[in-house]
Amino acid sequence: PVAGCTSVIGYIPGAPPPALAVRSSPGSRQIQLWHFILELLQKEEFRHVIAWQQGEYGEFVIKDPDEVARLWGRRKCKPQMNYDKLSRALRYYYNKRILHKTKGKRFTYKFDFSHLLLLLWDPRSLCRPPGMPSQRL
DNA sequence: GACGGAATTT
DNA sequence: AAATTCCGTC
Repeated sequence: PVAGCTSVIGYIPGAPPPALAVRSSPGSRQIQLWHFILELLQKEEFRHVIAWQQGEYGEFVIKDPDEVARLWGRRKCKPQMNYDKLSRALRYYYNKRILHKTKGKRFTYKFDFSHLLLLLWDPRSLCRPPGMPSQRL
């Protein structure tokens, strides 16, 4: 809960682990891919398309890459979206330490929640002078 | 499939 | 800045 932050992450009590809820603040800019991924992961209706992997915390499997790409393309109004392009966007998250690949496991990635939470709850934002923008994801 | 450079788009 | 598009390489 950082003032001026675009994203809000919260723990869902009682939900099966790993449980994280993300929503975008109203009037915020365009949805980001990792928001969208977490959004799908949250909803039971997409369990057959994308789902958390039991065992490794934050690890998820894209069970239907074509469908995830189609849903992402629909959200962004990019009808030409496919898994090749979507996965390139996911690969850009490696350097940002938002995601990394689970090597050897097909269509399997893992959220770096420890780093993500540090980015979102940046302590610097708590002692930020007025007018100075917070770090945005 | 997975990776990452490069040019381009929004 | 965060993808999107395209593509050569392994």
